[in-house]
Amino acid sequence: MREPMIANTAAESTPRFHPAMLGMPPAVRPEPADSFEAIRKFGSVCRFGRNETIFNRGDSVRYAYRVVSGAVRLSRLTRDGQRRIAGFALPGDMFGFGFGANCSLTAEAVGETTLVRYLRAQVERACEDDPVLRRQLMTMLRQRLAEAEDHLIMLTGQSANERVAAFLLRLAGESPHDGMSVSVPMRRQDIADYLGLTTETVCRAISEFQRARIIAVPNRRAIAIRDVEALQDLAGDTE
Amino acid sequence: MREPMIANTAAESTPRFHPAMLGMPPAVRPEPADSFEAIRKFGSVCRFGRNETIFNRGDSVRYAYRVVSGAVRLSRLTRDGQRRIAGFALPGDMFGFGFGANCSLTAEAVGETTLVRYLRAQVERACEDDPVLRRQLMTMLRQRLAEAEDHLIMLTGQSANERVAAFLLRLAGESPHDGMSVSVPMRRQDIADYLGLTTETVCRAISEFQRARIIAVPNRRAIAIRDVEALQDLAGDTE
DNA sequence: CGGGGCATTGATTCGGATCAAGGATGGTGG
DNA sequence: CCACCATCCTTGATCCGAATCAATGCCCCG
Repeated sequence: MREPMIANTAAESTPRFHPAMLGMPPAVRPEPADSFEAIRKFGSVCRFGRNETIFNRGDSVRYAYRVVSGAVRLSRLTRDGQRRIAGFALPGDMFGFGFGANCSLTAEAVGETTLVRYLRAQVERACEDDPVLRRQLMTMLRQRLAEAEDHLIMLTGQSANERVAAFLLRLAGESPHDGMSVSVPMRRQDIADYLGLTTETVCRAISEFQRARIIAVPNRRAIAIRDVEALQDLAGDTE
Repeated sequence: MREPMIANTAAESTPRFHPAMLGMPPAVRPEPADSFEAIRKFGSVCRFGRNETIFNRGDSVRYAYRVVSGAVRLSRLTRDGQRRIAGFALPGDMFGFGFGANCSLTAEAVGETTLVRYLRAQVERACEDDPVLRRQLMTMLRQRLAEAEDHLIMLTGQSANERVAAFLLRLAGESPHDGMSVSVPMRRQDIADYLGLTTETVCRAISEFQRARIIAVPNRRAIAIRDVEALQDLAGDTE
C-alpha cells in the first residue's frame, strides 16, 4: 500500500499544495504542507461535468491540474478498444505534469469535478529561478515513479481479492480505522479497468468482503470499513 | 512497444550517454547523442558477477549507474517471498537515479556485468549550475514514468503470448528486422517474473512461436526473429 | 564425464473471464 | 411527487487460459 490517494473524506476541505505536482496517475502524499507556494498564483479554477474530457491522449500539453473536488480518471484505449486506467486523481492530487510534449493519457472527470489549472509554461519558467520549486518537482516525479512501480507490482501476481482489498485501503487513505466510511466516486467498471479485472469480479470481491463482515456497502458510492486488519490481511503483500 | 531496451547486439560497442539517467526500470531511448556530457567525468567503472547484488531495496542511495555490458535485474520481493521484476537495464541504460533517499528496488547483475557509476551527490551538485543537465534529467524522469505506464498497461489484460511477443520485440530494440539475432541475457524465470507469468508459460509461448516458425531458438541465451511482422501481430495492442 | 541448475513438455486444477439474467438506483418528465 | 427508463450493479453458470504439479531433457561447468 504505497500508492497514495488522498483520504477523500476530508480532502475537499483542505486544498493545500503538496509535492504531487509532476506525475500523473494518482498522487503523492504531501510533505509537511505549503510546498509549491511559488506556483500558487498561477492557478485558475475550472469545472467539468460527469464523464467530461479534460484532455485527450495526444493533445499538446498546456496545463497541469490539481483536483479540488470530485475525481479524475487517467486512462488509455488499446487498439482493440479496451480501456486501461493508469490511475485516479482524487481531491488534493495533481496530474498532467508528467507529460512531455504530448499527453500520454486521457483525463476525464468521473463525476462533477472542480480543478485548479496551471499553465505549464509559467511553472517551468518559475522553475528556472527557484531551486526549491525545482527540487519539489523532482521529488514529486520520483515519487510518481515509485508509485507506478507499486501499481505495476501489485497487478502482476496479486489475486482479484487482493487487488480489490488493496484498492479499498488506498481509497481509505493513510490512516484507515475501523468504522470509517470511504467514498468511492468511481463506478465498478472504472475500478475493474484500473485493477485489470472485470466488473463482475470486482463485484464478487466486494460482496465476499461484505459477507465476511469486513466491509459494509451502504450504497454504490460508499463503503464502510468494519475490520481494517482483516482487509489488510486480504490485501496481502504489496510489501 | 514503448518501453525501451537498448538493442543489445550493438549496445556494448556504443557506450554513449543518453537521457535515461534518472529512472530505474529499463531505460530510455537516447536523444540525439552526447547528452549528459556534463557528468561524464564523474563516472568510475565497476564490475559484478552473475547474480551479484549491486544494491538492495532500502539501501541508502549513493550511486546511479550506467550499464556498459551485461544486464541488470531490478526487482522487489513480496512479503510472501515472491519476486517481482520491475525492469531490466541493458547496455546503455541507466538506473538508480529515480530513487529518493532509499532505493525502492534491488539491483542484481544477471550475468557478468560492467557498470559505470556516478556519485549522486556530485550529479546533483552539477545540476544546480547547469540548466541543460537539469532539463535532461527531468525529461528522463518523465520518460521513465511513461514507460512504467506502458509496462503497467501491457500487464493488465494482455495474454501470455502477447506479453512474451512484446517482450521479445523489446529485446530486439527499435528497428527489428527478419533474421536478426536477439541476445537474451536473462533466464526464463526472470522473464516470467517480469511479465507476471510462470517459467512454464514463458517456455510454452516461446515453443509455440518456434513451431509457428516466427522465431528460432539456437540456444538459451539467444533468439532469432524470423518473422517480425507475425511477432508484432502476436504482441497485439500495446497501442 | 558426471552433476546440478535450467529449460521444456505433459496432465490437471483453479481463478477469473465470459455469457446470461435479474435487481437496485437515480435522473427525467409528466 | 411519482412513474418510468437507462444505467449501473449484482449474482449465477459455464468456459478457458494460465498456474500448478510432475517428469524428463539439455547444457554448461567443474
